[in-house]
Amino acid sequence: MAGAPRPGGRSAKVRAAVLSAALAELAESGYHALSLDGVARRAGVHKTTVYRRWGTREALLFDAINARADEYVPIPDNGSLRADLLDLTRDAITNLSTPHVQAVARSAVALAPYDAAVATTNTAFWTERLAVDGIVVERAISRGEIAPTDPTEVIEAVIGPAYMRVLVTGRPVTEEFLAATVDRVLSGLPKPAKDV
Amino acid sequence: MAGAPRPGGRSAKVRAAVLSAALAELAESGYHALSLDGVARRAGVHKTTVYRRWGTREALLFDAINARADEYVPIPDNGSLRADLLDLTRDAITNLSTPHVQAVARSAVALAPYDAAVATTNTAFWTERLAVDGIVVERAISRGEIAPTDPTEVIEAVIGPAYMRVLVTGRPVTEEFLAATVDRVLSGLPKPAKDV
DNA sequence: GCTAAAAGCGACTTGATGTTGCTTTTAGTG
DNA sequence: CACTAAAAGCAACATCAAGTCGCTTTTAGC
Repeated sequence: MAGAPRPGGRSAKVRAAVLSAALAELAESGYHALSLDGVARRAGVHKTTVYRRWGTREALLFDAINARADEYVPIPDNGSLRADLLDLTRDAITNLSTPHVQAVARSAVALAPYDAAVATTNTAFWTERLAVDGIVVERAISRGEIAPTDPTEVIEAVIGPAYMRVLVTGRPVTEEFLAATVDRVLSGLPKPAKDV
Repeated sequence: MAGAPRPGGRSAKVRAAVLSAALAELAESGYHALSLDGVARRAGVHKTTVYRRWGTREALLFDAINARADEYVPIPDNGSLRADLLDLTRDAITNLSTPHVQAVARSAVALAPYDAAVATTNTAFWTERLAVDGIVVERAISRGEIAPTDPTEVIEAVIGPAYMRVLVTGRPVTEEFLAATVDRVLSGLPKPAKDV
């Protein structure tokens, strides 16, 4: 019996090739037109390999996405809420504009009601993501820049319109739009009490 | 040769049954799992009928959606921007929470990048929709309630976060959330100059 | 009631999806 | 370095849904 597999061995290479091909195919054709055979061909691998190791589209994509899920998203800390929110939304939209990420996002929107695993993963992702991003709001509160508010809702207020443009309305997201959105949200936030 | 078809004739009945079945199937199974045969069975019709009259999933859904597109969306006019925006977003979300509408919206998100017809229809829909909804903002401006701003962006600011909750994050959209969002946007809008 | 169009029907073709048994390659062990 | 078990390659096969075709039956409009 063979021991633990090597990180750079054939299995690992095949796995990486297939997962990467899966995301590329998803971006090119969309979930509805994704075939395991197509992924196998793109990865330069025989389709039985894909069938035996993953079996279904769902399992394959789940694996492909999770393999990338730990990508590092930096939390800005400029000492100014405006600059932090602007960095945050810009990064989020830049990321969402990537073909791979956008394809995953669109697939998640399409599948969430029909696939419990997708829904669960999605909820978990956003719960964590909104909480982490909310840190910049919490910092602003403890800095005394704004009065206490729900950090999550502030994040939703700044990225919601931009996300909607990219995914739903298809309108262009310009730097001016982001700045205007952030400024509108900022002037809508409660001012801190003068004392303390 | 037969003349113009009757509104209540067999053809019209079959057409209505199929289009309605198409939306129902879309809501139940999602676009990726939609089959013309399934629609035909649900409509109590033979599949050749569907194939001969529509031919493809896309054509069928396009027809089904357009047949409902002229549904009437009332523009509120309460004399107060806050009340108008609240009515508007509440109606939009109530509508989007309908299984049929939500299924269509999710499908549009999934298909837009891969299907030019979907993208075009979608853009046209949103251009019109945002312009029409923007009327409540224009009224508030001419009423002197707020200083001039881009009406479209105000609409996007209020419905963006709610749409994102329904379609993307899956978080619940409560009346309180809508009110908080509208209030945030309102206090972020420029105040009118005192003169005139 | 006559007729052309539309719907129904089942058989058929086709192509994609997924499976199986077997061979070949590769990675890890003694 | 040779041996072995796992993983990948391969081709043939089974399955099944998608879509087509020729024909019959029904129905709407004259």
